[in-house]
Amino acid sequence: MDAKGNRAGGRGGRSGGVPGEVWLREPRARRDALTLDRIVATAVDLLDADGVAGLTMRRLADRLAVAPPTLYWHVKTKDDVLDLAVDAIFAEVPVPSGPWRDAVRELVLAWRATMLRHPWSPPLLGRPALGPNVLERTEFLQGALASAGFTGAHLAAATHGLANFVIGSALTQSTWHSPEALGTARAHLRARADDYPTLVANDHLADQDWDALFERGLDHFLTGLAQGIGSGPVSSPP
Amino acid sequence: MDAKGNRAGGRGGRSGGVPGEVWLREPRARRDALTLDRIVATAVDLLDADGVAGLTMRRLADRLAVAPPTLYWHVKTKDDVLDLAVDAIFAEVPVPSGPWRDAVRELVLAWRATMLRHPWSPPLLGRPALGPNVLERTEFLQGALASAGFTGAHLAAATHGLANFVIGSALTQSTWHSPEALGTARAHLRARADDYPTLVANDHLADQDWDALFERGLDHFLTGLAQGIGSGPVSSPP
DNA sequence: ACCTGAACACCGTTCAAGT
DNA sequence: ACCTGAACACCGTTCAAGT
Repeated sequence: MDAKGNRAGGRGGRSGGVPGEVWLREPRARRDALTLDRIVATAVDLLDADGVAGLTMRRLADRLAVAPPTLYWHVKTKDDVLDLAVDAIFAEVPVPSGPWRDAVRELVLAWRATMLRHPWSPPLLGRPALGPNVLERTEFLQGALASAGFTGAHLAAATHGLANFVIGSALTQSTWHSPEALGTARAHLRARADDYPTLVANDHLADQDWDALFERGLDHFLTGLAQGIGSGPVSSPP
Repeated sequence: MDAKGNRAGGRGGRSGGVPGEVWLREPRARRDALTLDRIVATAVDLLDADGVAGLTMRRLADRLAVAPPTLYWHVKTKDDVLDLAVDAIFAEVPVPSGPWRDAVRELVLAWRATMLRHPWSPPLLGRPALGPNVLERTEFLQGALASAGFTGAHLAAATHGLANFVIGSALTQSTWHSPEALGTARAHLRARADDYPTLVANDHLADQDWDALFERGLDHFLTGLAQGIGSGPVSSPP
Protein backbone atom coordinates (compact mmCIF):
# COMPACT_ATOMS: atom_id res chain seq x y z
CA MET A 1 0.00 0.00 0.00
CA ASP A 2 1.80 3.11 -1.19
CA ALA A 3 0.91 6.18 0.74
CA LYS A 4 2.19 8.75 -1.68
CA GLY A 5 1.49 9.79 -5.23
CA ASN A 6 -1.97 8.21 -5.52
CA ARG A 7 -3.36 11.58 -6.44
CA ALA A 8 -5.76 10.29 -9.12
CA GLY A 9 -3.15 8.63 -11.21
CA GLY A 10 -3.18 10.81 -14.29
CA ARG A 11 -0.92 13.75 -13.70
CA GLY A 12 1.74 13.32 -16.37
CA GLY A 13 3.25 10.12 -17.68
CA ARG A 14 1.42 7.79 -20.05
CA SER A 15 -1.88 9.70 -20.07
CA GLY A 16 -0.53 12.76 -21.81
CA GLY A 17 -1.11 11.54 -25.38
CA VAL A 18 -4.73 12.46 -26.00
CA PRO A 19 -5.16 16.07 -27.11
CA GLY A 20 -7.67 18.08 -25.22
CA GLU A 21 -7.66 15.44 -22.51
CA VAL A 22 -7.72 18.14 -19.89
CA TRP A 23 -11.40 18.67 -20.52
CA LEU A 24 -12.19 15.04 -20.00
CA ARG A 25 -10.73 15.09 -16.50
CA GLU A 26 -12.90 16.38 -13.72
CA PRO A 27 -11.33 19.35 -12.01
CA ARG A 28 -8.81 18.14 -9.46
CA ALA A 29 -10.56 19.80 -6.60
CA ARG A 30 -13.64 17.65 -7.12
CA ARG A 31 -11.74 14.46 -7.78
CA ASP A 32 -9.79 14.08 -4.58
CA ALA A 33 -10.96 16.92 -2.44
CA LEU A 34 -9.61 16.70 1.07
CA THR A 35 -12.75 16.88 3.14
CA LEU A 36 -13.28 16.60 6.85
CA ASP A 37 -15.17 13.38 6.24
CA ARG A 38 -12.24 11.82 4.43
CA ILE A 39 -9.91 12.89 7.21
CA VAL A 40 -12.11 11.37 9.88
CA ALA A 41 -12.73 8.15 7.96
CA THR A 42 -9.01 7.70 7.40
CA ALA A 43 -8.33 8.44 11.05
CA VAL A 44 -10.76 5.69 12.05
CA ASP A 45 -8.97 3.30 9.71
CA LEU A 46 -5.64 4.20 11.26
CA LEU A 47 -7.04 3.82 14.77
CA ASP A 48 -8.57 0.46 13.95
CA ALA A 49 -5.29 -0.74 12.53
CA ASP A 50 -2.81 0.49 15.13
CA GLY A 51 -4.68 1.96 18.08
CA VAL A 52 -4.32 5.45 19.47
CA ALA A 53 -0.55 5.24 19.25
CA GLY A 54 -0.93 4.60 15.54
CA LEU A 55 -2.76 7.82 14.83
CA THR A 56 -0.33 10.55 14.01
CA MET A 57 -1.01 13.75 12.15
CA ARG A 58 1.91 12.92 9.92
CA ARG A 59 0.77 9.38 9.21
CA LEU A 60 -2.74 10.62 8.65
CA ALA A 61 -1.53 13.23 6.19
CA ASP A 62 0.59 10.64 4.46
CA ARG A 63 -2.37 8.30 4.00
CA LEU A 64 -4.31 11.20 2.52
CA ALA A 65 -1.42 12.08 0.21
CA VAL A 66 -1.15 15.53 1.67
CA ALA A 67 1.46 17.49 3.58
CA PRO A 68 1.00 17.38 7.37
CA PRO A 69 0.26 21.09 7.83
CA THR A 70 -2.61 20.80 5.38
CA LEU A 71 -4.67 18.99 7.98
CA TYR A 72 -4.61 22.09 10.12
CA TRP A 73 -6.68 23.97 7.63
CA HIS A 74 -9.55 21.50 8.13
CA VAL A 75 -9.02 20.79 11.79
CA LYS A 76 -7.79 22.83 14.71
CA THR A 77 -5.88 20.19 16.61
CA LYS A 78 -5.25 16.48 16.80
CA ASP A 79 -7.78 16.19 19.59
CA ASP A 80 -10.39 17.41 17.14
CA VAL A 81 -9.63 14.41 14.99
CA LEU A 82 -10.03 12.08 17.95
CA ASP A 83 -13.33 13.62 18.98
CA LEU A 84 -14.65 13.40 15.45
CA ALA A 85 -13.49 9.79 15.16
CA VAL A 86 -15.38 8.83 18.30
CA ASP A 87 -18.57 10.41 17.09
CA ALA A 88 -18.13 8.82 13.69
CA ILE A 89 -18.21 5.26 14.99
CA PHE A 90 -21.39 5.95 16.94
CA ALA A 91 -23.14 6.21 13.60
CA GLU A 92 -22.79 2.42 13.52
CA VAL A 93 -25.11 2.06 16.51
CA PRO A 94 -28.67 1.58 15.24
CA VAL A 95 -31.36 3.44 17.11
CA PRO A 96 -33.98 0.83 18.05
CA SER A 97 -37.69 1.00 18.78
CA GLY A 98 -40.19 -0.97 20.80
CA PRO A 99 -41.02 -1.29 24.50
CA TRP A 100 -38.58 0.55 26.74
CA ARG A 101 -36.76 -2.32 28.35
CA ASP A 102 -36.12 -4.14 25.09
CA ALA A 103 -35.17 -0.93 23.31
CA VAL A 104 -32.75 0.04 26.04
CA ARG A 105 -31.21 -3.41 26.02
CA GLU A 106 -30.84 -3.28 22.28
CA LEU A 107 -29.28 0.15 22.22
CA VAL A 108 -26.87 -0.65 24.97
CA LEU A 109 -25.79 -3.93 23.40
CA ALA A 110 -25.21 -2.35 20.00
CA TRP A 111 -23.35 0.51 21.65
CA ARG A 112 -21.08 -1.92 23.38
CA ALA A 113 -20.53 -3.99 20.23
CA THR A 114 -19.47 -0.89 18.33
CA MET A 115 -16.96 0.11 20.97
CA LEU A 116 -15.51 -3.37 20.97
CA ARG A 117 -15.16 -3.24 17.21
CA HIS A 118 -13.09 -0.10 17.77
CA PRO A 119 -11.17 -0.97 20.94
CA TRP A 120 -9.38 2.38 20.96
CA SER A 121 -12.64 4.18 21.65
CA PRO A 122 -13.56 3.48 25.30
CA PRO A 123 -10.67 5.40 26.86
CA LEU A 124 -11.44 8.32 24.56
CA LEU A 125 -14.82 8.76 26.22
CA GLY A 126 -12.80 10.39 28.97
CA ARG A 127 -13.20 13.52 26.84
CA PRO A 128 -16.37 15.52 26.31
CA ALA A 129 -18.39 13.72 23.64
CA LEU A 130 -20.96 16.08 22.19
CA GLY A 131 -21.08 14.99 18.58
CA PRO A 132 -24.48 14.56 16.90
CA ASN A 133 -24.29 10.77 16.77
CA VAL A 134 -23.49 10.41 20.45
CA LEU A 135 -26.13 12.93 21.44
CA GLU A 136 -28.80 11.35 19.26
CA ARG A 137 -28.29 8.00 20.99
CA THR A 138 -28.18 9.57 24.42
CA GLU A 139 -31.40 11.39 23.64
CA PHE A 140 -32.99 8.12 22.64
CA LEU A 141 -31.79 6.37 25.78
CA GLN A 142 -33.11 9.04 28.07
CA GLY A 143 -36.31 9.25 26.07
CA ALA A 144 -36.93 5.53 26.46
CA LEU A 145 -36.29 5.70 30.18
CA ALA A 146 -38.53 8.74 30.56
CA SER A 147 -41.33 6.97 28.72
CA ALA A 148 -40.86 4.11 31.16
CA GLY A 149 -41.82 6.42 33.98
CA PHE A 150 -38.48 7.62 35.29
CA THR A 151 -38.34 11.25 36.33
CA GLY A 152 -35.98 13.69 37.98
CA ALA A 153 -32.99 12.28 39.76
CA HIS A 154 -34.13 8.73 39.06
CA LEU A 155 -34.05 9.44 35.37
CA ALA A 156 -30.62 11.01 35.56
CA ALA A 157 -29.28 8.12 37.62
CA ALA A 158 -30.68 5.60 35.16
CA THR A 159 -29.33 7.37 32.09
CA HIS A 160 -25.85 7.98 33.44
CA GLY A 161 -25.78 4.61 35.16
CA LEU A 162 -26.50 2.72 31.98
CA ALA A 163 -24.07 4.76 29.93
CA ASN A 164 -21.34 4.36 32.52
CA PHE A 165 -21.98 0.66 32.75
CA VAL A 166 -21.52 0.11 29.02
CA ILE A 167 -18.49 2.34 28.81
CA GLY A 168 -16.80 0.74 31.79
CA SER A 169 -17.57 -2.69 30.48
CA ALA A 170 -16.19 -1.92 27.04
CA LEU A 171 -13.12 -0.36 28.60
CA THR A 172 -12.16 -3.40 30.65
CA GLN A 173 -13.15 -5.88 28.00
CA SER A 174 -11.06 -4.17 25.35
CA THR A 175 -8.19 -4.41 27.82
CA TRP A 176 -8.47 -8.17 27.93
CA HIS A 177 -9.18 -8.64 24.29
CA SER A 178 -6.03 -10.53 23.47
CA PRO A 179 -5.94 -14.15 24.65
CA GLU A 180 -2.25 -13.96 25.49
CA ALA A 181 -2.83 -11.01 27.84
CA LEU A 182 -5.55 -13.02 29.55
CA GLY A 183 -3.33 -16.07 29.70
CA THR A 184 -0.38 -14.38 31.38
CA ALA A 185 -2.74 -12.57 33.74
CA ARG A 186 -4.30 -15.86 34.83
CA ALA A 187 -0.89 -17.40 35.32
CA HIS A 188 0.12 -14.40 37.40
CA LEU A 189 -2.93 -14.87 39.60
CA ARG A 190 -2.53 -18.61 40.00
CA ALA A 191 1.06 -18.13 41.08
CA ARG A 192 -0.27 -16.03 43.97
CA ALA A 193 -3.16 -18.19 45.05
CA ASP A 194 -2.34 -17.50 48.70
CA ASP A 195 -2.93 -13.79 48.28
CA TYR A 196 -5.96 -14.06 46.03
CA PRO A 197 -7.83 -17.20 47.05
CA THR A 198 -11.24 -16.07 45.83
CA LEU A 199 -10.02 -14.78 42.48
CA VAL A 200 -8.12 -17.98 41.84
CA ALA A 201 -10.88 -20.27 43.07
CA ASN A 202 -13.33 -18.58 40.72
CA ASP A 203 -10.87 -18.21 37.87
CA HIS A 204 -11.40 -14.48 37.79
CA LEU A 205 -9.79 -13.74 34.45
CA ALA A 206 -10.85 -16.89 32.66
CA ASP A 207 -11.39 -16.73 28.92
CA GLN A 208 -15.08 -16.44 29.55
CA ASP A 209 -18.13 -15.41 27.59
CA TRP A 210 -17.91 -11.68 28.12
CA ASP A 211 -21.06 -11.06 26.16
CA ALA A 212 -23.16 -13.28 28.41
CA LEU A 213 -21.48 -11.77 31.44
CA PHE A 214 -22.36 -8.28 30.32
CA GLU A 215 -25.96 -9.15 29.55
CA ARG A 216 -26.33 -10.74 32.97
CA GLY A 217 -25.00 -7.63 34.65
CA LEU A 218 -27.18 -5.46 32.49
CA ASP A 219 -30.26 -7.42 33.42
CA HIS A 220 -29.45 -7.07 37.10
CA PHE A 221 -29.14 -3.36 36.59
CA LEU A 222 -32.37 -3.09 34.63
CA THR A 223 -34.18 -5.11 37.26
CA GLY A 224 -32.90 -2.82 39.97
CA LEU A 225 -33.95 0.14 37.88
CA ALA A 226 -37.43 -1.10 37.07
CA GLN A 227 -37.98 -1.66 40.75
CA GLY A 228 -36.98 1.89 41.54
CA ILE A 229 -39.45 3.56 39.19
CA GLY A 230 -41.66 5.97 41.01
CA SER A 231 -40.13 5.30 44.40
CA GLY A 232 -37.81 7.54 46.34
CA PRO A 233 -37.92 11.16 47.40
CA VAL A 234 -37.84 12.73 43.99
CA SER A 235 -40.56 11.22 41.85
CA SER A 236 -43.08 10.57 44.61
CA PRO A 237 -43.42 13.67 46.76
CA PRO A 238 -45.85 13.53 49.73
CA MET B 1 9.91 25.11 42.34
CA ASP B 2 13.32 24.49 40.85
CA ALA B 3 13.73 21.14 39.26
CA LYS B 4 17.49 21.04 39.11
CA GLY B 5 20.32 21.15 41.55
CA ASN B 6 18.32 20.11 44.61
CA ARG B 7 20.71 17.23 45.06
CA ALA B 8 20.92 17.59 48.87
CA GLY B 9 22.01 21.15 48.84
CA GLY B 10 25.61 20.83 50.03
CA ARG B 11 27.82 20.11 47.08
CA GLY B 12 30.10 23.15 46.91
CA GLY B 13 29.31 26.73 47.75
CA ARG B 14 28.91 27.94 51.30
CA SER B 15 29.16 24.51 52.95
CA GLY B 16 32.77 23.87 51.98
CA GLY B 17 34.36 25.58 54.97
CA VAL B 18 34.35 22.85 57.57
CA PRO B 19 37.35 20.52 57.26
CA GLY B 20 36.61 16.84 57.17
CA GLU B 21 33.01 17.69 56.43
CA VAL B 22 32.89 14.86 53.95
CA TRP B 23 32.61 12.36 56.77
CA LEU B 24 29.67 14.12 58.28
CA ARG B 25 27.66 13.75 55.12
CA GLU B 26 25.87 10.48 54.57
CA PRO B 27 27.06 8.76 51.43
CA ARG B 28 25.28 10.24 48.45
CA ALA B 29 23.75 6.97 47.39
CA ARG B 30 21.77 6.73 50.63
CA ARG B 31 20.76 10.34 50.74
CA ASP B 32 18.92 10.70 47.47
CA ALA B 33 18.89 7.23 46.03
CA LEU B 34 16.75 7.04 42.94
CA THR B 35 14.33 4.28 43.80
CA LEU B 36 11.36 2.94 41.93
CA ASP B 37 9.14 4.27 44.69
CA ARG B 38 10.45 7.79 44.28
CA ILE B 39 9.98 7.57 40.54
CA VAL B 40 6.38 6.42 40.89
CA ALA B 41 5.53 8.97 43.59
CA THR B 42 6.93 11.77 41.47
CA ALA B 43 5.06 10.47 38.45
CA VAL B 44 1.80 10.62 40.42
CA ASP B 45 2.59 14.20 41.39
CA LEU B 46 3.21 15.12 37.80
CA LEU B 47 0.02 13.38 36.68
CA ASP B 48 -2.02 15.09 39.38
CA ALA B 49 -0.63 18.45 38.35
CA ASP B 50 -0.84 18.27 34.57
CA GLY B 51 -2.64 15.10 33.54
CA VAL B 52 -1.34 12.38 31.27
CA ALA B 53 -0.01 14.94 28.82
CA GLY B 54 2.08 16.38 31.64
CA LEU B 55 3.94 13.16 32.34
CA THR B 56 7.05 12.99 30.25
CA MET B 57 10.10 10.89 30.86
CA ARG B 58 12.18 14.02 30.49
CA ARG B 59 10.08 16.07 32.90
CA LEU B 60 10.02 13.17 35.31
CA ALA B 61 13.79 12.85 35.16
CA ASP B 62 14.12 16.57 35.59
CA ARG B 63 11.99 16.57 38.72
CA LEU B 64 14.15 13.76 40.08
CA ALA B 65 17.31 15.67 39.21
CA VAL B 66 18.53 12.90 36.99
CA ALA B 67 19.31 12.50 33.32
CA PRO B 68 16.40 11.06 31.30
CA PRO B 69 18.12 7.81 30.31
CA THR B 70 18.68 7.02 33.98
CA LEU B 71 15.01 6.20 34.38
CA TYR B 72 15.43 3.32 31.98
CA TRP B 73 17.63 1.52 34.40
CA HIS B 74 14.75 1.33 36.90
CA VAL B 75 11.93 0.99 34.45
CA LYS B 76 11.58 -0.64 31.09
CA THR B 77 9.26 1.81 29.38
CA LYS B 78 7.04 4.79 30.03
CA ASP B 79 4.03 2.52 30.16
CA ASP B 80 5.61 0.83 33.15
CA VAL B 81 5.52 4.14 34.94
CA LEU B 82 1.85 4.60 34.10
CA ASP B 83 0.94 1.11 35.27
CA LEU B 84 2.84 1.60 38.50
CA ALA B 85 1.21 4.98 39.05
CA VAL B 86 -2.25 3.49 38.70
CA ASP B 87 -1.53 0.77 41.20
CA ALA B 88 0.04 3.28 43.56
CA ILE B 89 -3.12 5.36 43.93
CA PHE B 90 -5.16 2.26 44.72
CA ALA B 91 -3.27 2.08 47.97
CA GLU B 92 -5.43 5.03 49.02
CA VAL B 93 -8.55 2.88 48.87
CA PRO B 94 -9.19 1.42 52.34
CA VAL B 95 -10.29 -2.18 52.44
CA PRO B 96 -13.48 -2.24 54.54
CA SER B 97 -15.18 -4.90 56.62
CA GLY B 98 -18.69 -5.71 57.75
CA PRO B 99 -21.82 -7.17 56.12
CA TRP B 100 -21.40 -7.68 52.37
CA ARG B 101 -23.67 -5.02 51.00
CA ASP B 102 -22.28 -2.28 53.20
CA ALA B 103 -18.71 -3.42 52.63
CA VAL B 104 -19.19 -3.49 48.86
CA ARG B 105 -20.77 -0.06 48.91
CA GLU B 106 -17.93 1.28 50.99
CA LEU B 107 -15.22 -0.19 48.80
CA VAL B 108 -16.83 0.99 45.62
CA LEU B 109 -17.38 4.51 46.93
CA ALA B 110 -13.80 4.83 48.16
CA TRP B 111 -12.54 3.42 44.89
CA ARG B 112 -14.48 5.99 42.97
CA ALA B 113 -13.35 8.83 45.25
CA THR B 114 -9.73 7.90 44.70
CA MET B 115 -10.09 7.88 40.95
CA LEU B 116 -11.76 11.26 41.05
CA ARG B 117 -8.90 12.60 43.15
CA HIS B 118 -6.64 11.46 40.32
CA PRO B 119 -8.73 12.23 37.24
CA TRP B 120 -6.05 10.93 34.88
CA SER B 121 -6.55 7.40 36.16
CA PRO B 122 -9.87 6.16 34.74
CA PRO B 123 -8.78 6.07 31.08
CA LEU B 124 -5.61 4.25 32.13
CA LEU B 125 -7.68 1.31 33.32
CA GLY B 126 -7.92 0.50 29.65
CA ARG B 127 -4.63 -1.31 30.26
CA PRO B 128 -4.10 -4.53 32.17
CA ALA B 129 -4.04 -3.63 35.88
CA LEU B 130 -2.44 -6.43 37.84
CA GLY B 131 -0.61 -4.56 40.55
CA PRO B 132 -0.87 -5.79 44.14
CA ASN B 133 -3.07 -2.92 45.32
CA VAL B 134 -5.60 -3.36 42.53
CA LEU B 135 -5.66 -7.12 42.96
CA GLU B 136 -6.04 -6.95 46.72
CA ARG B 137 -9.15 -4.79 46.36
CA THR B 138 -10.55 -6.95 43.61
CA GLU B 139 -10.00 -10.00 45.79
CA PHE B 140 -11.88 -8.30 48.59
CA LEU B 141 -14.75 -7.32 46.32
CA GLN B 142 -15.17 -10.80 44.94
CA GLY B 143 -14.75 -12.28 48.40
CA ALA B 144 -17.54 -10.13 49.79
CA LEU B 145 -19.83 -11.07 46.92
CA ALA B 146 -18.98 -14.75 47.28
CA SER B 147 -19.77 -14.61 50.97
CA ALA B 148 -23.10 -13.07 50.04
CA GLY B 149 -23.98 -16.24 48.18
CA PHE B 150 -23.01 -15.46 44.61
CA THR B 151 -21.45 -18.30 42.68
CA GLY B 152 -20.27 -19.12 39.19
CA ALA B 153 -21.37 -16.82 36.41
CA HIS B 154 -23.46 -14.76 38.80
CA LEU B 155 -20.39 -14.04 40.84
CA ALA B 156 -18.35 -13.10 37.81
CA ALA B 157 -21.13 -10.87 36.51
CA ALA B 158 -21.46 -9.15 39.86
CA THR B 159 -17.72 -8.58 40.27
CA HIS B 160 -17.10 -7.30 36.79
CA GLY B 161 -20.36 -5.40 36.73
CA LEU B 162 -19.55 -3.45 39.86
CA ALA B 163 -15.99 -2.74 38.79
CA ASN B 164 -17.13 -1.60 35.36
CA PHE B 165 -19.80 0.57 36.85
CA VAL B 166 -17.34 2.45 39.07
CA ILE B 167 -14.78 2.80 36.34
CA GLY B 168 -17.27 4.03 33.78
CA SER B 169 -18.74 6.43 36.27
CA ALA B 170 -15.36 7.84 37.22
CA LEU B 171 -14.42 8.13 33.57
CA THR B 172 -17.41 10.24 32.59
CA GLN B 173 -17.43 12.25 35.77
CA SER B 174 -13.78 13.18 35.42
CA THR B 175 -14.66 14.34 31.92
CA TRP B 176 -17.17 16.82 33.26
CA HIS B 177 -15.15 17.89 36.22
CA SER B 178 -14.64 21.45 35.12
CA PRO B 179 -17.68 23.71 35.49
CA GLU B 180 -16.87 25.58 32.29
CA ALA B 181 -16.90 22.36 30.26
CA LEU B 182 -20.29 21.56 31.74
CA GLY B 183 -21.50 25.08 31.06
CA THR B 184 -20.63 25.13 27.39
CA ALA B 185 -21.99 21.62 26.97
CA ARG B 186 -25.34 22.65 28.44
CA ALA B 187 -25.46 25.71 26.24
CA HIS B 188 -24.71 23.52 23.25
CA LEU B 189 -27.60 21.23 24.15
CA ARG B 190 -30.06 24.02 24.83
CA ALA B 191 -29.28 25.57 21.47
CA ARG B 192 -30.46 22.30 19.89
CA ALA B 193 -33.57 21.72 21.94
CA ASP B 194 -35.44 20.56 18.83
CA ASP B 195 -33.05 17.68 18.31
CA TYR B 196 -32.68 16.72 21.95
CA PRO B 197 -35.99 17.48 23.64
CA THR B 198 -35.62 14.96 26.44
CA LEU B 199 -32.04 15.87 27.27
CA VAL B 200 -32.91 19.55 27.38
CA ALA B 201 -36.15 19.08 29.29
CA ASN B 202 -34.32 17.10 31.94
CA ASP B 203 -31.23 19.30 31.91
CA HIS B 204 -29.04 16.31 31.14
CA LEU B 205 -25.67 17.87 31.86
CA ALA B 206 -26.72 20.04 34.77
CA ASP B 207 -24.18 20.80 37.45
CA GLN B 208 -25.72 18.11 39.56
CA ASP B 209 -24.77 16.13 42.61
CA TRP B 210 -22.76 13.41 40.92
CA ASP B 211 -22.09 11.64 44.18
CA ALA B 212 -25.76 11.21 44.95
CA LEU B 213 -26.39 10.19 41.35
CA PHE B 214 -23.76 7.51 41.55
CA GLU B 215 -25.01 6.15 44.85
CA ARG B 216 -28.52 5.96 43.48
CA GLY B 217 -27.32 4.01 40.46
CA LEU B 218 -25.19 1.80 42.66
CA ASP B 219 -28.14 1.00 44.88
CA HIS B 220 -30.23 0.07 41.87
CA PHE B 221 -27.48 -2.23 40.78
CA LEU B 222 -27.04 -3.79 44.20
CA THR B 223 -30.78 -4.31 44.46
CA GLY B 224 -30.82 -6.02 41.12
CA LEU B 225 -27.87 -8.13 42.21
CA ALA B 226 -29.30 -9.11 45.57
CA GLN B 227 -32.43 -10.22 43.82
CA GLY B 228 -30.43 -12.41 41.46
CA ILE B 229 -28.61 -14.39 44.15
CA GLY B 230 -29.22 -18.06 43.79
CA SER B 231 -31.46 -17.71 40.76
CA GLY B 232 -30.60 -18.49 37.18
CA PRO B 233 -29.20 -21.51 35.40
CA VAL B 234 -25.80 -21.52 37.01
CA SER B 235 -26.23 -21.46 40.76
CA SER B 236 -29.45 -23.44 40.90
CA PRO B 237 -29.11 -26.54 38.76
CA PRO B 238 -32.15 -28.83 38.52
C1' DA C 1 25.31 -1.36 39.97
C1' DC C 2 23.93 2.89 38.67
C1' DC C 3 24.18 7.07 35.93
C1' DT C 4 25.19 10.13 31.72
C1' DG C 5 25.91 12.64 26.76
C1' DA C 6 25.02 12.26 22.47
C1' DA C 7 22.22 10.74 19.11
C1' DC C 8 18.15 8.53 16.45
C1' DA C 9 13.80 8.62 14.80
C1' DC C 10 10.12 10.50 15.67
C1' DC C 11 6.18 13.96 17.34
C1' DG C 12 2.24 18.34 17.08
C1' DT C 13 1.98 22.78 15.47
C1' DT C 14 3.16 27.47 13.38
C1' DC C 15 4.02 30.47 9.78
C1' DA C 16 5.40 32.66 5.81
C1' DA C 17 4.84 31.51 1.25
C1' DG C 18 2.84 29.50 -2.77
C1' DT C 19 -1.42 28.71 -6.17
C1' DA D 1 -9.72 29.02 -0.39
C1' DC D 2 -6.64 25.53 0.03
C1' DC D 3 -2.05 23.55 0.26
C1' DT D 4 3.16 23.35 1.23
C1' DG D 5 8.47 23.62 3.05
C1' DA D 6 10.93 24.70 6.51
C1' DA D 7 11.39 25.16 11.09
C1' DC D 8 10.47 25.10 16.35
C1' DA D 9 10.17 22.88 20.44
C1' DC D 10 9.48 18.97 21.88
C1' DC D 11 9.04 13.53 22.46
C1' DG D 12 10.60 8.04 23.98
C1' DT D 13 14.38 5.23 23.73
C1' DT D 14 19.17 3.27 22.70
C1' DC D 15 23.86 2.82 23.40
C1' DA D 16 28.49 3.38 24.24
C1' DA D 17 30.81 5.29 27.89
C1' DG D 18 31.70 6.83 32.48
C1' DT D 19 32.13 5.86 37.90
